Amino acid sequence: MVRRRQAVTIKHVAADAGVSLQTVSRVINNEPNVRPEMKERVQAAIDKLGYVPSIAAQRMSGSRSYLILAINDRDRTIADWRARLGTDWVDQMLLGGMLKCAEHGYRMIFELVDTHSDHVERELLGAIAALRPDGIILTPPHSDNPQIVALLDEQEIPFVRIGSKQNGAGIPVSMDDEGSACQATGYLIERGHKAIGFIAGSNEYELSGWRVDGWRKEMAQAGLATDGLLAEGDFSFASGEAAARELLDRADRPSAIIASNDQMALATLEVARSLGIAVPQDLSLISFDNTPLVHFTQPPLTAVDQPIAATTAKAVELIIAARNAEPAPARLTIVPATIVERDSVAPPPGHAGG
Amino acid sequence: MVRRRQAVTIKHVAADAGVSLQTVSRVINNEPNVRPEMKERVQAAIDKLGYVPSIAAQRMSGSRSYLILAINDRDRTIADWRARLGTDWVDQMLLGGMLKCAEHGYRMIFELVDTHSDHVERELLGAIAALRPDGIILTPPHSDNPQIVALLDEQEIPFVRIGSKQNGAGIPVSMDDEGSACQATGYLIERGHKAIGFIAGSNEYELSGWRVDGWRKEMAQAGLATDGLLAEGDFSFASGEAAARELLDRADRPSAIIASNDQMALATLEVARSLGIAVPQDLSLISFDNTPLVHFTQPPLTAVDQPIAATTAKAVELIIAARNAEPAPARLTIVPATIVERDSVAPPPGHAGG
DNA sequence: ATGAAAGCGCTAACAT
DNA sequence: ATGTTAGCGCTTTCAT
Repeated sequence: MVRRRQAVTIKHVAADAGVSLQTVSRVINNEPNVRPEMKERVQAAIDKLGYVPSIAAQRMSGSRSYLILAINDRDRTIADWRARLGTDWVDQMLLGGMLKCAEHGYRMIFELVDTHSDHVERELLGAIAALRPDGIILTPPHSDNPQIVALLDEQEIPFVRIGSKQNGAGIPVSMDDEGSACQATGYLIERGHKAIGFIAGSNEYELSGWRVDGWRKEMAQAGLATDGLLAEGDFSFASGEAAARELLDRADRPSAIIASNDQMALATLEVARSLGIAVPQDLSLISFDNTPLVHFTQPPLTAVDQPIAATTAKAVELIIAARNAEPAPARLTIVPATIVERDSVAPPPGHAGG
Repeated sequence: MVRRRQAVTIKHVAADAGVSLQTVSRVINNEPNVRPEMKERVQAAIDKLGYVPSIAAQRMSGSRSYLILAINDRDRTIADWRARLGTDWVDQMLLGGMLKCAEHGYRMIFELVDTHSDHVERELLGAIAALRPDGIILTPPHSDNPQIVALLDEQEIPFVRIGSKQNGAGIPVSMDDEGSACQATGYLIERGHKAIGFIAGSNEYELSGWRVDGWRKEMAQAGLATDGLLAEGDFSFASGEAAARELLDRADRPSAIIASNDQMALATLEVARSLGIAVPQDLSLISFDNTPLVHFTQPPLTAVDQPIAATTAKAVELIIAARNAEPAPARLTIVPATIVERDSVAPPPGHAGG
């Protein structure tokens, strides 16, 4: 591979291979109407010169930019970064998104946008104008922001709405909140639990409801009652404490609790400790999200993994498919979640055959 | 702000303001030779139309790309992401780098490159050819990779080497490992400790040595001996366990230990617990890096914060300065670190006035 | 102080 | 199956 100061362009390749620019372009883009023999010759020149097309030039000529924009909420993301509590949502997005992009010769650019601000439009249009991305990935709470959705629709840029089940413009992709709540509930039922409490998340997030639904559905299917077993939280540690106390202070307290996120599970663990309730011997606990903190609790928490990486990878695939003029899936895409077993679940006290 | 399907270009602005393209360009780039009156008129048109220059076009015409590439080691980064243990190096880089970039109208693109592979060159040149970034940020272990450094030097792209103190091409920026080791040591001395053990990190990283140096220097300055107080680790939990055991098994065991990273501090905590040594009553502990896990230990760890965000922000500043033809700093840039106080430090046992 | 022309590297559209 | 032409949006000359 010859290295030069002056970047090697399509011209150099064309000259070296003794063909026209267009032929080189066709080879780069895997277009038809090139004889294998030609293709080989051009490819040889490309390899020899170490040629890589400039995405700026590709963009300019009306082709793709090979850029996919992943947009997160600014305030929330920065707050998480500063808190340094190990929230790895962004990391998991990069893991799933960047690697999938790389497979297809794309690049993922991560952006922060202020949902609540009145200049969302300006911010977003600015990013789009500057970068001209081939697609955009929206995450909550942007995914259901009507202003943003309308704007992207109008711009005719393929976009995926992660964590949304709403219809409308864009391609919704969701993690299986309801299904995994069913799974978690079933997992406890299998082990002999009958009184399974559930701590719900904030109503502001639709997924809170989906998780409750899954629990309710699975309990109903097993013929188990849910009265007095639902406590409301808002995803914060403090709300988790209050909810856990509500459930555990009762004489007929549940033998297991599912918390809608890790923070509230952590809070539940604290409350249990303060009440002298041993986990998992006296109380089984399953949390949602499987963020890093589940490794550091005593005991480590069995948790429903939120498949952020897989979901982001799926989003990238859908965008690239859309760019290739393939039709979007007719129905909502749901990415399955799994339970990661650790040490916070045991059969209920007094259960035979632990 | 008028919104259009067709992106608004410099032409639209020029037409709207009744000036030439060139004048608009001058206004965008803050160039001289534009009357205030003209400038104002053009700016009004820009605002009215919501115009944002296309970076692809800017790049094409030989100007900047407004892109800064931050490169991390592929294997290590992916391993951290998959482990989900809350390592937030990447997040902190984004926090510092993205926000600083945004201040200057730049964008940061995060890339993974395989240090060890024999096709580092191809990978890097590929990224450079595709993106034509205005600058590159290298992190360990890339920062001291001679192949990479030579290559970037040849390409004449401004680049910063984070975590390197070596001379040579590129701009080195380092966190204050030695100074902060001094600080941590002094912090313990002030509280009455005299026998302060130190667990070193892997020799493969230069910063391991710097941290040891700081400890040694501060101990010497206080007239304290260090014999038998240094144990070697390699940043892993297992190595931390062995090192801690080495230090704590002795009859005249230290009353305080500084561990070169959080994992080894965590290991030290475990060893202390297993030996019935209470932290901080019987043993004070300070760790390095201040990654998220320090929040989750019992007790939470007092730690030397590794200022990744500040360092990355500094790197961005230096690159932009270089692009503006400002001279690089004559000497190594060192970003100061601070100690974050939590609950793992107390006066040594039997010390008056705790 | 302003404008006009040329060209950056590539691809779409149009020849051949 | 291959080549030629025009043009993407911008900045750099080079006029004026």
